[in-house]
Amino acid sequence: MDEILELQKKILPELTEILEKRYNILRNIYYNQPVGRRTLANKIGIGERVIRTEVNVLREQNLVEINPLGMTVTDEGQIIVDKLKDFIHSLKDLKSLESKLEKVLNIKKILVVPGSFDEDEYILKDVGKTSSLCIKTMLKDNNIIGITGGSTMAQVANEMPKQDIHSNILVIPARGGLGKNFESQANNVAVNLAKKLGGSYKLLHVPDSLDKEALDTIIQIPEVKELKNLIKKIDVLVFGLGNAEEMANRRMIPDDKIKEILEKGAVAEAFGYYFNTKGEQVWESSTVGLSLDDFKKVKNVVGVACGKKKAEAIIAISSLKKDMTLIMDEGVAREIIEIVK
Amino acid sequence: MDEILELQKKILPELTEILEKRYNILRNIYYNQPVGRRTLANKIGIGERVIRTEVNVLREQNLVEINPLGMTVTDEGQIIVDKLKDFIHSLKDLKSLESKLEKVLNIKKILVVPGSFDEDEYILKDVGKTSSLCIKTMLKDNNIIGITGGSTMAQVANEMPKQDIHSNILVIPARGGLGKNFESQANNVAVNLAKKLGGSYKLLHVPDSLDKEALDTIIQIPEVKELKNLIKKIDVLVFGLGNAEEMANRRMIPDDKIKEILEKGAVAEAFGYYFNTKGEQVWESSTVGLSLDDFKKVKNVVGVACGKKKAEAIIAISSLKKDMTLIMDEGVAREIIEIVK
DNA sequence: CATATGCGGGACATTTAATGTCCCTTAGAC
DNA sequence: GTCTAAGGGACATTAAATGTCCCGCATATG
Repeated sequence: MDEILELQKKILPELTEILEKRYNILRNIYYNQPVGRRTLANKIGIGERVIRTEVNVLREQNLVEINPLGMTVTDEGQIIVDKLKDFIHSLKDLKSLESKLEKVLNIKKILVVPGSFDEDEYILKDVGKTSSLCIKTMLKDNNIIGITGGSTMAQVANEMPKQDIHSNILVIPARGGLGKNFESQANNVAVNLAKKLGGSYKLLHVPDSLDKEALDTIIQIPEVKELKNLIKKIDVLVFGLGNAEEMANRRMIPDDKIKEILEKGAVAEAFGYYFNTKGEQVWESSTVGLSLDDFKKVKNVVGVACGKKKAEAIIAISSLKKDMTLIMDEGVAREIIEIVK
Repeated sequence: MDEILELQKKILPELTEILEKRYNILRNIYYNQPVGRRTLANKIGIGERVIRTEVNVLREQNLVEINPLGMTVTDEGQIIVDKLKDFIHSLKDLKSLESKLEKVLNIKKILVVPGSFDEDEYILKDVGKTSSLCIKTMLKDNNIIGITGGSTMAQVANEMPKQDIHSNILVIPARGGLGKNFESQANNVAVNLAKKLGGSYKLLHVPDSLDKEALDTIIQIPEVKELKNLIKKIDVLVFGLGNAEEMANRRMIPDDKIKEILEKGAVAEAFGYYFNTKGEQVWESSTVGLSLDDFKKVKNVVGVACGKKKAEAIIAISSLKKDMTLIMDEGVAREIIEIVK
């Protein structure tokens, strides 16, 4: 198959470009349907008339339908969208990009999802889907899944296909701390993921930015103690990678503290820890949950990141643990290659 | 692989068209190199400027080279041309066309070569190549190959790769009769084919249109007798299909005789026999060689035809023998489908 | 029920790419 | 030397893609 793609790209160099453009439109209709030309054009960032021209082709192929409510992807179109992702993956030769990154970052397994999150926010959904499928392959009966918060993790849970192949799955948040947005809190993500997998969940209600005394008190609560023990038994850990500055702001850390952390060279955040470019811990948020030592002992670890601003964070965290899977979008993947070069 | 092609054709319906156009240009350069734009444009039947636009792409892809002598296909381009034939075959879904014909004509095996001979004379070379490869798979040590004359058969011999995998191959003309063009006489074809296969040959020197007395005399010649015996032992028979009227003219049969044959409904000619639409013999040219009974007893039979005017001939001859392989170009294949419909 | 919003589609100007046409210089062939 | 056919440049012409605007219509909202 690879050979055929090479052949096609040789004789028809424009292939990738056209296909990606058309796929992009189809996918964006799918994620926004029913949607009008103008709305779509603004979203994708191409001319309205271009949409019309391309959509005409897609309609003739019975991939989209047009009605007064807006454009909709047909059943056939949905199947195509799904298959097309993998195809574009091959076409863009992302396999070699993956291996290159595995080598550069010295990480066991890297998955790159076609498209750039910075150009198309819906790439997040694709990354979520890919991640969810990756996690599913790791799962066994009676496993404990630990997951963190963030919009990326929310999508991972959201895109997980609803089916309970495995019995007695337990989903727990990997670490305390809430964040502003309820939807993407670790607790909420854990609940959603558990529902999708037909498993159970336990939650951890610990606010951000506690002082030492409050923390000591909270740790004494039986439910918290139970969860601390469960966290040490996590079989599959799924965590989101964060840009240090952005995460510090979001966690409502005081400004002078943020300044201090950044001066220490923090570029990455993950499960409440802050790291510099070399992957050295420079600060830890005061909450309960997965420790850095725990992290290194977990067998199945999946890190997910989306967007070019996460490039440095990915580089930093990749030196923490060799034996994990990192999933990211094509945009940040290429950005990383640029940086390390 | 099939699924991927379907996918591509769905999302990019123009694919086949563009690819075929470009392939056509590349192939025609290959068969005529070094060649100029104008010459090529006349040959293919498209605008000179179109050639230039397309060739620019091909040159950027390092598939053709341009120098003051004309355009040439690079080494890489040659490989591409070769692979592309099969690819276009899949792309056009000629497999299903083949099965359809096998069913309609009730023939064991049919091979369709992409492209129409009536639009591009160089398709004959492709048909020749496909035929030669097909024959090669049938061959075993010590086999006797019988072959007829005609421009198609000449190409079959010409396109046979020069290598002697099998030992002690003997090539003989299947039937007497010379025709106007020396190059494509059965004798000459047999010699060329034998050379390509590293085998030996024996020839049959019998003119066209003999009267009975002359024929009786000739049959007494020891060499002719020997060949008649060898013909009965043919392992692999390769023959060209002819349009009855055209062949009759070419064999210099008297006009009144031609008229008679055609009035009997003759549409097809093969190894000196003339058949009506139903495959019934209506006339036999007076010469020595393979008889119709011999034909039906040969184990491996390959019939080759090129061009839409052979459509009826193919239909007629397909009812002669179920167990054979027919090779033709796409143009006549589709013509046949039209006729039987 | 009236209003506002966003939809598809038509129409037309504009831009861009593809194509048609012609001529020039040059390198082999005879 | 002459002639032919080559590639390449230049420019007009055509076709396609795109930008821009407006219209009538359905639906949601108040």
